[in-house]
Amino acid sequence: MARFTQSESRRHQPQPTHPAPVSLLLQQPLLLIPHQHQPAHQPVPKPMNGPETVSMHTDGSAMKDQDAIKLFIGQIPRNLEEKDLKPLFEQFGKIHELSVLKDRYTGMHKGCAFLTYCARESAIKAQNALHEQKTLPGMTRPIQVKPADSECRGEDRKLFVGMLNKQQTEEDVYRLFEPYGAIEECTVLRGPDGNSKGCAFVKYSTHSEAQSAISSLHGSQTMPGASSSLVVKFADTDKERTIRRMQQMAGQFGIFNPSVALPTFSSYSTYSSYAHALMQQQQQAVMAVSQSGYLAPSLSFPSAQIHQVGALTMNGLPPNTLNPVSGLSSPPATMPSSLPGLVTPMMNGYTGLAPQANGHPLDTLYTNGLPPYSAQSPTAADTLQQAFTGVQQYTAIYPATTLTPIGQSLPQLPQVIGQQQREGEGPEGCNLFIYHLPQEFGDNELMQMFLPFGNVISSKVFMDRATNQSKCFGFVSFDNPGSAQAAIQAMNGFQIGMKRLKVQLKRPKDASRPY
DNA sequence: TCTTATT
Repeated sequence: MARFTQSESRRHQPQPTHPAPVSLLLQQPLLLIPHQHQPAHQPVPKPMNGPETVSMHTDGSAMKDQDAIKLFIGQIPRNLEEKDLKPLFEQFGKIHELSVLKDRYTGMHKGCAFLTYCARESAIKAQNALHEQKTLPGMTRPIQVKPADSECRGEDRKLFVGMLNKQQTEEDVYRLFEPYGAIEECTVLRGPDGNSKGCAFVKYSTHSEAQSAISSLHGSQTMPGASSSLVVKFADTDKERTIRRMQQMAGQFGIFNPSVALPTFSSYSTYSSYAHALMQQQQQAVMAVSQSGYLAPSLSFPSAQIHQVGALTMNGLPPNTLNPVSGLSSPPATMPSSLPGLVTPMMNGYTGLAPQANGHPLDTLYTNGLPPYSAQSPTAADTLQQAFTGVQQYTAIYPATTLTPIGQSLPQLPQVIGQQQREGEGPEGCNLFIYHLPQEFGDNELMQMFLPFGNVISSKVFMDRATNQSKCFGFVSFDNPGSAQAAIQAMNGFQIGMKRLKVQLKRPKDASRPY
């Protein structure tokens, strides 16, 4: 097979005396897949299906081994579809199913696929032969062929290794970690130029091996040229990564730090990457709307784009005045379009459900009236992200610190229930004190940031009377203690630029003014 | 100093 000339040759190379490419060392890379000792029944060959379109069942769905392994295939050029990939993988055995991952709404090729062979053995062969062994045309990294996450989640045995020296290779890291257990995967992180970023991932076959490596290696030595001693810890989970990215973005774009954000915002590069980041974060929402025909998908760059994205974000936020719990569950009939491209339908999208008093508040947010693209019950990270986008939109729309009252330019935005504007009006346990707010935050920004956690009945940033500047602290009141707790949980310590928010219950009045 | 993706 012409495509495989390179991997053919490497496949038949003798094993190196010294562990060179790590993937070659992994003699039994699939060791950890639980093996069910059931006799592998021979698949009965069936005639091939017609032309493959989305995913293929070449042998009929029932005809795979009980212990078959689903493989994740990564680094696939986006122009290759199932039918193009099939020949590459067929040489290792009959394919039970092969499906390229596509974005749910845009149909966009995600550059990866799932592959299940009829026979477990085929998967092992394919992984040994292909994983990291060949780079598909147009890709900068070699193809990935390994068990899908669904087969065996490895989060609890995967380590992040930091403070390596940039000259250290996979092999060096492998040797360092080898004494503590069987290493399944070992990757040094590299930038686009191929230079090491001074950190790595090491996946052991068990949690206890990983733990043992941490105990023995963390802080044990300082690599030449490294600024501090070796870091060995469990790698971030997906959720942690999401949060980290949001924080990085906040820092990078200086969203919460006007002295950085405002001067650079007008520069093309910052502006464009900011828009890009927003796009990424909001892509689903944008696409969901545009596909349903409410918004033409043309986003003319640059100014219209950022405004549209901002507008959509705005709509995507939970209008907490429509809270079923408080008996106001009907969505608004109209959404005034004061911005070009602003559309109504997203409004029905989110209906803020107040956290239940008994369960886990964050898990019960937004479980009602959800748009199809966020059907699962969101997690704390989702809620955090929600809060984050709520903050972002203001900087997108009002980059010049104008602090235009949101109700004036976007009249249908979430309104404060009961029209109370005084701070500390909620019942005890419902009022929050927030410190380390960004200087440019006003009442509305504050409210927006806390809306995802429940019904905000008031939000107040304290201003210095003399200078009319924010004192960087304020109060938010919810209509129930569960929301307040959820907000503390998610937002206390939330990093904004160089500062972390302090979010705690407001002291009761009598406690603050004892007499 | 936390990857390029995981239905």
